[in-house]
Amino acid sequence: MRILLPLPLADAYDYSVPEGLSVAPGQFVIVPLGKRETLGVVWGDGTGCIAAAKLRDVIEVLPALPMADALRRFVDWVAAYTLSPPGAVLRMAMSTPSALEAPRSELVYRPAGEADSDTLKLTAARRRVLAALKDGPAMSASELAHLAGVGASVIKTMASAGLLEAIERPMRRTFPQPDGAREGPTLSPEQKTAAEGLIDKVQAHAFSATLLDGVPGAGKTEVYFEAIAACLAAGRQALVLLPEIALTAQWLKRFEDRFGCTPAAWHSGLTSLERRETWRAIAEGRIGVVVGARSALFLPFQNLGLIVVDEEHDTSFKQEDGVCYNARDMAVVRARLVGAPVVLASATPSLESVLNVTSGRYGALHLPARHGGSQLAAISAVDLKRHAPTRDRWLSPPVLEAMKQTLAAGEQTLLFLNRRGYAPITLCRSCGKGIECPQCSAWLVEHRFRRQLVCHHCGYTEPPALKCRSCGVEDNFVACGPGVERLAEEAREFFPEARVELFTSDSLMNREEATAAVERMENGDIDILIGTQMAAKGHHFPKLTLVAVVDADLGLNGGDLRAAERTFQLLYQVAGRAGRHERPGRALIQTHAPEHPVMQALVANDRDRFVSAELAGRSGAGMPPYGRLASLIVSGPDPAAVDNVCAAIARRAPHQPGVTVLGPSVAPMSLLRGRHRRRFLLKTGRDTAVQPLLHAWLEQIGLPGSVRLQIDIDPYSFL
DNA sequence: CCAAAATGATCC
DNA sequence: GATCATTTTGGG
Repeated sequence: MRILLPLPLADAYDYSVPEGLSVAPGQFVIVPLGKRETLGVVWGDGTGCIAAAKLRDVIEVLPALPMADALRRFVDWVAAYTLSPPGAVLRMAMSTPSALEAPRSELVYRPAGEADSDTLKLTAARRRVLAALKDGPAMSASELAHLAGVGASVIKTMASAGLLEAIERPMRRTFPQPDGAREGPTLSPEQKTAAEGLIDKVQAHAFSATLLDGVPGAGKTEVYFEAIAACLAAGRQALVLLPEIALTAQWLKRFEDRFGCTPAAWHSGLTSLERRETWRAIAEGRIGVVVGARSALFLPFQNLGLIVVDEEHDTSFKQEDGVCYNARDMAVVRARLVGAPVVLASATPSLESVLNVTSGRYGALHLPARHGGSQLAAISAVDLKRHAPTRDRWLSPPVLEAMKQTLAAGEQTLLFLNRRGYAPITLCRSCGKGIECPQCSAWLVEHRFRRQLVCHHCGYTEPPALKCRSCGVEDNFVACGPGVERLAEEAREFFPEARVELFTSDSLMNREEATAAVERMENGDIDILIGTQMAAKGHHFPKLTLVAVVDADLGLNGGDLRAAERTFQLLYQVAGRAGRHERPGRALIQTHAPEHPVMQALVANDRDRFVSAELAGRSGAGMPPYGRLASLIVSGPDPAAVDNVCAAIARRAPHQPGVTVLGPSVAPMSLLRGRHRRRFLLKTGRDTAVQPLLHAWLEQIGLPGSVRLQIDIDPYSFL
């Protein structure tokens, strides 16, 4: 039998099956590997490539439900597409090995049928116990004692007297079932039409991909909730993928309002017990709806009937390390393999999805209006060249004036700045040098509240410097540029009477603290909220009427292919936070380049024109979504060894029409976690199969142990 | 000269 | 990913 192990091996291994053991594809097994034993999955029949005498026996078949055929094909597909070892992909689908062990069991009690109740003394307490069990499921001693209001000893004596029968049952956490039949909110006519479109797809029980496109606040969530309700009604499971930071208490509350309970959540914050119980319940089909971050895509659904990818444009769906994959694209693949519809929802769809709609590969549903009649925020640009803030301040006079008015009206302001910490660079006044991370080519960022210097790329921290490392002069540092902490300082200085709070994705803030801050904001206990993109995603604040983007140009520099697209998506989303309910909102965007197409499109509220212009540019340059990219990153601690490998790769670079190889060049982050990095970029036409090309190219490249070659198909970040 | 530490090959 | 054999390094 061919067994795939969750290890980064080139392929699956053959094992023999001992007499008396029956093994079927998909089953989880334990096999020997060298000196140890490992978990694996039966992948198919043996290949016969290895001499029968060399094969070792499968040790044990685990009692867990086998991995579904569709999931195994998905693992193979992802491995082939991303050029990763299949075992490395399997590892993502086996993230919770403890869920495969036999579940612990408990004793539960039910009335013993043959007991002669006349001859036995039935006290009031005993009667209550029997009443509690009447027509209901068997219960554990503690449950039963609690429900009947008796002591645990009563249950014990009844069991030994033959009044109750004890049965052993695997311990299972029960998950509340979302109820799709509950009355939903009243939908607008547009929402209703879109919802019916999705319900049709769900009921068709076949693969389809649909882009659900609507302005912020148009009610996309309510629309796909109807699709989930239809999926539940059909007895199938639904998966909702959200960017990790968009899985907020507010989202869960909306779900609960619609379905009567919160869905099962899958994210990095679960305890191992929660992971194990959730994983099992999904595999056994006891969970109807799962909401999770990208890793939820590899969960063992028994009966998947719908996948929703909300905020489909969000870059956090792209995994950049290990197996590089885009969960949005792979969600489409998983849906296809399992024969289910997938819904991609966004107010600012990615250009990839827009093109897929134009070319007819995806269907599209549009939600034009803002639900509830409120208007989209009026967006205006503030030209920083004309309205410069004072020295070492970052808020321009027009923004300060707007904040003043908002405060006077008793409404709330969000200052958006995608920069954590106090200041992005700390310089020595004497020699002019900045403080750098020892393992990355990046500045250390001062976090004043934590009293630390932090590298945002590798997590390295050190105490605030006293002496300059270059010139040795003491205590002569100057913070350069704004971070959210510094902005908070400035806001407090201008508005000493206002209640100012920070909202960032810092480790300083855990989930509960973030939820509490959101509640204070909802209750109007905060006047000015200062935040990174964490504040912009997944929240709606009724009294928020002013959004000011402090540095709109931040994402535009750096020569990234998607810089304009991403900046547009982010700013559009941030601006959409203002004035969602009955109050009109406005958004002010501070920029040095008000003439930039991104700013023009935002001010004119003309998303479609921006998208067409951006698409035209990409088409002309043969870039995605019209062309394909693959990035190769060669990295290692020794720059000379890295350059050697690069030379070998360059020598074998493919030469064929329609294929361009750029590089090697020093990667934008030339040093990351102590590794020097070089990059190649492979650019091809839309219909070139990149994988065979890369395979043939890189097959014979020998890598010294310390040098790593990472392949990223469809790269997003160009770091 | 030895021993710890880094590197590389192999696992079916 | 883990293990074991082999090579490198560095300290005396």
